[in-house]
Amino acid sequence: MDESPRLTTVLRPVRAGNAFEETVERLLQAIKLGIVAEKLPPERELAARLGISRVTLREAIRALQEAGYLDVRRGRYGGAFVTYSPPEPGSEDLRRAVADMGTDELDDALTFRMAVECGAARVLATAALAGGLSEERRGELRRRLAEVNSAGPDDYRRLDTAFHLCVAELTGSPLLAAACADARLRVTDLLNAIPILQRNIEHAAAQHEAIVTAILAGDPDAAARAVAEHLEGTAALLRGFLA
Amino acid sequence: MDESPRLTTVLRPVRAGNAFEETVERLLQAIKLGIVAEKLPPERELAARLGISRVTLREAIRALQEAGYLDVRRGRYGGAFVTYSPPEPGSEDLRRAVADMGTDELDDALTFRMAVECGAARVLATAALAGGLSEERRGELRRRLAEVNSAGPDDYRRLDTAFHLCVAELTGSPLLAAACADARLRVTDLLNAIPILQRNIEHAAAQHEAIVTAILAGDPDAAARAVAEHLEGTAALLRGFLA
DNA sequence: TCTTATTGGGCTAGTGTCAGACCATTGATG
DNA sequence: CATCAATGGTCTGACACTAGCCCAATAAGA
Repeated sequence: MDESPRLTTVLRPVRAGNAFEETVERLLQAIKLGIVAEKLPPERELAARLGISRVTLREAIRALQEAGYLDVRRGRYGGAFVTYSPPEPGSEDLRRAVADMGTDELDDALTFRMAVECGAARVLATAALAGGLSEERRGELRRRLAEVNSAGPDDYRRLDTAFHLCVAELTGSPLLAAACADARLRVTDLLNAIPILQRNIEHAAAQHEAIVTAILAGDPDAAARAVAEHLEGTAALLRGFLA
Repeated sequence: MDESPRLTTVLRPVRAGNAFEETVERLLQAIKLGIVAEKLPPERELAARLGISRVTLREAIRALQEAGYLDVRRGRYGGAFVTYSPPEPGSEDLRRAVADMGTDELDDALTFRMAVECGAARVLATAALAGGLSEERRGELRRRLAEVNSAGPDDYRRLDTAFHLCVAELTGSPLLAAACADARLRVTDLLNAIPILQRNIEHAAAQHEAIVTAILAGDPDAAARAVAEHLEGTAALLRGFLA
C-alpha cells in the first residue's frame, strides 16, 4: 500500500469496466462453471437479470458466439446453446494461466477465497449449532456431497463448484453467496488447467466429507479448519508454479 | 431462492446503478466512515481513483454539497471540505434506519459481515502462525488497537472502523479488504444510530484485545471466535429492533 | 504587490447504453 | 398444412458518460 490503506480501499474504482466487458466476463464464467449447462435464458429475461439492456447483452453473446462458446439459433425453442467443453489440461496451460494472472493477483484471489469460504462454513455451522438449519437444508448439503463424491472426471469440476457454492447459499445471504461465487470465478481458469487425477478426487472427497460433518455437527471451528485445509491443497499446488 | 440458486447467484446484476448514484454512495460512505476526515482529494485525482469522468464526479460532489456533507472552495488550497458530524443518535433513529433497510437485507448484511471479518481474522492469524507477519505489521495492529481503546466518544466510530479494516488490509488481499469495507458500509447507518455508551466501549475494548491477542498468537480458531463474539453483540442489538 | 502553482468550473464532440417497438424465424400443435 | 407462441434480429430516439481542453479563482511565497 502506498499511502493511507483505508483510502485506497474505499476510494477504489466504482465499476470494473464497461457493461459489455463485464457481461462477457459474467457469461463466460457461468459457462465455464457449468452453471448454464445447456442454453442461456432468453435474451429478454437474461438482460433483466443482469440489469443491462438487450442491446448490450446481444453484443456480449455475439462475442462469445464468435469465440466459439455459444451456438445461437432463432425461432421458438431456439436460444443461445452452450458449445463448450473444458480443454484437456496440461501443465503448460497452467503455467501460462498463472503467468497471465501475475503472482500478486493470484495471491489476492486465493486469500480472498480462503477467507470467504472459511467464513461461510463457519456461519453455516454456527446456524446448525443454533438449530437454524432445517432438515431440508441439511438434506441438500448431503445431496451435493454425494453428487460430487460420485462424479466422474467429466462432471467433477461442475459438481465441485456446486458443492462449494451450496455451502455459501445455505447461509441465506445473497451477498455472501455472491462473494464466494466471485472468489471461485477468479481461480476457475487455473483450476481448469489442472489435470483431474483420481487420487486428487479421492483426497478431496474425504475433505468434503469432513466439511459437511463439521457443519452438520454445529462445530464452527472444525468447519472452518476443514475448508482451510481443503483450499490450502489447491493453493499450494497453484503457488508451486511460480518458481 | 426461487429456482436454481446457483443461477441467480451468478447471473445477478452486473452493476448496482448508474455511475452517478454509485459515486454518491461511495463518497458518502467514505465521509461517514471518517476515512476522509478533512477534505476530498482533488477532483482529477479522485476521478481517476474511482475510474469515472470528472463530470460525473462533479455531479456527485454537487449532490453531496447540496445535502450538506461538503463545502467546496475554489483556488489553490481549495477543495471539497467535509462538513459532517454524525448526528446525536436516538433509539428512534435506529428504529427508522432498521425499518428503511428491511429485515432480509439486514440479515444479509450482518451475515456477510460476520463471514468476511471472521475469515479475514482467520487468514491473518494463520499468516502469523506461519511467521508471515512482519514486526512492522504486528506493530500496526497493536497501534490501531491502542488508538481505538483510548478513543473518546467523538472519535470512537472512526477508529473502530480503522481497526476492523486494518485486520483485513494486513492480510495483503485488496479483494478481501474491499469486501470487509463493503460489509462495514452496509451497516454504517445502523451503527451510527446506536448511542455510544461508555460501558459498550469498554466491553468492545476487551473483545478487540482478544482478537489481537489471538491473531498475534497465531491461533486462527480463537481469532475467528473472538471476531464472531464481537460482531454477535452488535448484531443482536440491531436484530432486537425488529420485534 | 506580483507571480504562480493548484484547484474548482465549464464546455464540446464523440461514444456507450438504454427502453421500447417492430420484424423474421422456427417448430410444436391442432 | 396452417397457426401461433416463443425466440432471436434490427432500428430509433433519448440520455449517460467520457476525454480533453481551457477558463476562473485563490492563497502561498518571492
